[in-house]
Amino acid sequence: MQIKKDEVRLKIIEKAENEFLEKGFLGASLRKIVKDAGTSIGNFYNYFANKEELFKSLVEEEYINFISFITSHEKLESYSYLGDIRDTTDLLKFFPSILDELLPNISDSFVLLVEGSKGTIFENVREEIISMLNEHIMEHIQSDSQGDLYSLTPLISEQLLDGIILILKRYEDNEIRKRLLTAHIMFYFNGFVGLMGNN
Amino acid sequence: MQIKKDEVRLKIIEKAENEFLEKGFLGASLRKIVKDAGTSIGNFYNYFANKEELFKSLVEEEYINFISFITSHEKLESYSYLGDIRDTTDLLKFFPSILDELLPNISDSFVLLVEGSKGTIFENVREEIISMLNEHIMEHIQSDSQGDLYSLTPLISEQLLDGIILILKRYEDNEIRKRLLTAHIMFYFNGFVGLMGNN
Amino acid sequence: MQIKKDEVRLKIIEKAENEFLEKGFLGASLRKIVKDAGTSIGNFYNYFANKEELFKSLVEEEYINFISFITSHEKLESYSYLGDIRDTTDLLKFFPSILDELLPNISDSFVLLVEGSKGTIFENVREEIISMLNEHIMEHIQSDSQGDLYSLTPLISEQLLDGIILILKRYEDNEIRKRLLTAHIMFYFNGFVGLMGNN
Amino acid sequence: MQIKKDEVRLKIIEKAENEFLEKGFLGASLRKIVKDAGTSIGNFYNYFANKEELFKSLVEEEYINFISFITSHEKLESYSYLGDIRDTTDLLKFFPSILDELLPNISDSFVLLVEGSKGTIFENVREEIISMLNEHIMEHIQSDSQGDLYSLTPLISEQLLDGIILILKRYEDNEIRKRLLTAHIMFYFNGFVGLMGNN
DNA sequence: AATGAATGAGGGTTCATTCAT
DNA sequence: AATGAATGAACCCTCATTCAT
Repeated sequence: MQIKKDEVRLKIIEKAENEFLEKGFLGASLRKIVKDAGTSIGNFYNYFANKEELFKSLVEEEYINFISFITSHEKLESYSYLGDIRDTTDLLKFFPSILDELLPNISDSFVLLVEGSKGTIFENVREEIISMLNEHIMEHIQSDSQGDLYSLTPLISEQLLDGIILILKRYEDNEIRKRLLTAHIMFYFNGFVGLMGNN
Repeated sequence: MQIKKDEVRLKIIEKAENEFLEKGFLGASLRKIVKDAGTSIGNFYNYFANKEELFKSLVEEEYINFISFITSHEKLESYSYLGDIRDTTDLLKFFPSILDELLPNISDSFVLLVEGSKGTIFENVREEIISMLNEHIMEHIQSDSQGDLYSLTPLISEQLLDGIILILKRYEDNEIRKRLLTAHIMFYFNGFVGLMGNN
Repeated sequence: MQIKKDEVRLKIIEKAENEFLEKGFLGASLRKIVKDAGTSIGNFYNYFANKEELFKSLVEEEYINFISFITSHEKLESYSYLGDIRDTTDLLKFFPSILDELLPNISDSFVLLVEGSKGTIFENVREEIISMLNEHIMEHIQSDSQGDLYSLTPLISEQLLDGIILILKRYEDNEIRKRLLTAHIMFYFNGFVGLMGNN
Repeated sequence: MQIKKDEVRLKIIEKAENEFLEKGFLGASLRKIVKDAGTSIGNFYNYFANKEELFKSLVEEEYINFISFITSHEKLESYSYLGDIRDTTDLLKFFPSILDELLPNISDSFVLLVEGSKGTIFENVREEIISMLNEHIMEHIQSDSQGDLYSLTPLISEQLLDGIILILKRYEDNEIRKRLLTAHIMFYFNGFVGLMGNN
């Protein structure tokens, strides 16, 4: 809204992201943030109600986007052809299209949301995402009913998420991200298929 | 007198592990730990020189064991038949034997060592382990020289480690751990082979 | 606002000087200082980075002035007629002129610098001053080469300094200080000449 | 009494002297003392009631000896020939005899008594000694009634004491101490005479 | 909009001392 | 005689937050 007008606010947000990413919400120092942003501790409270509101402003939009993305795809995927695919070649075409949609909405602060939110109202987001992923995966292996896979899926979900976080953390460029995320998901799909075959 | 002493010491260690796992070394509160352990802040310093020594006592043995395990297997693996195997069936026999050896040495505080050591002398352990894993993996794919795999291996190494951590975090039973760790590694192996085939 | 700020800062400095003089740097209690100054421990850190910075702010200027005074007089004195004087009457005219120059730069916190700086970066200042004095004195007795005097000069230097400190501690008025310092130095000169004669 | 029998007590006293000399009574750490003495904090309290009693045991005998020495010489000196002497040669013979008597009673812990007793019941000893010295000196210059000398004598007394302390601190050997103390006192006598002549 | 003074709680740590064994 | 576990206060310092200007 006041995108260009309010330089101070943006500067604070920018520096806050660094600090939050580095130390997490609880470990981050407001003093350091405002100092890095070139303003004063007093002035900070003209822009944000408190530390948590600052965190929210970094993460909330991301959160909403992500949730809405997930819910909008829930039905879609349930009858998608994903369940029937065992040919990885098709998947390689499918995932990029999803990532194209997801990537603009998924950014650095997604990392924050998942990894640095302890101590805020978002501290359960990580678990929520994982259990959502879990449900999705469960649907696709329901028919196979192989006991071991069931116990693995929670771990796979968590790792799937961690991998996404990892890529976002280590690479900034969107093209690279897309390529790596695709590979990452493929990687999981292959491993998945392998496990099913070997069991 | 000895008995009483050990009781308190163990109680402190027990509660410290929880606190460190939950908040990390820097975030952990000594006052909370001693309170949970049912003793006083002053008494804490009769048992441990300082916060970091407490952390060390939780983690140091683990660290030494892990390092010595790795170094003792470095040469072994280099000429192992691992590099030639593309048949996952053989691997399923190979990994458990390694895990049998590794598991007794790898315990809960390995999680601490890798995830909660920021602010201590161990804060680089995570990176060290990853780069060690990296080197191992690199050796096995050297011949294939597929550009994309090279850029992936750092991520795979990191994820491989994170997965191990995850399993240790989520499951306490050693049998379950072994089974899941095997599956986990197989999972990565499959994904790996899949990627090589698809590239 | 500026006014209020300076008030508190000055109040802290004032009370700090008392506390530091009484207990030394290490023995001084920040809590007592801020309490005496009528403010809070938290607020203290809005004015000074830490305990040592507070000490520095009391003492640093003094230190710089003293050092620059010494170095600017080093060459001057080397060819001065001081070495040839054995008549105390002339000296009585010489010293006041030096003291006139020195006194404005030497104040209460010189005492702090020399006596209360243990535990700070200034803790060697006392020794430095003594060895400087030592060198000066040595120059003037070089020709006499009387063994006993050599072993005495370190003590004399130390006492010379202690006497200066003493006068500064016991008397506040600049005129009195000047008179006493002159007498003090004369006293040492006489004792010195006496020793040379008696040896 | 139990001079040889109780090694622990002596060890504690020995190490305590170092610590007290270095840090003063308040700054000294009981923990460090007992550790240096090779015993335990608990055992310390089997030998001494508390920190101050330890200090007392180091210093009390010294104090008593010194006081009794002073009082026993008070009358002696009042009619001594000291008051009439202006010839330093005679003094050089007089002082050693006094020092012979004083030195065996005056030792390292005299330094402690004067310089490190802040926080104990002895913290006024320094001032007491100075004022005693002051009275002695005053008697000898009474007749001269030169205003300036009166204002100087407190300083001279203080410096006289500081010089003694200094010599005791810097030199351990008794012969050297005696020689230096003689010179020191002579030094002051000369300076004194000089001041009287010049005023 | 901006400053930074002020607060009070909590951080890790050291202290002298007491007490049960 | 000896140990060291236990206590609680005090140490310096950092924190997020409030408020007057």
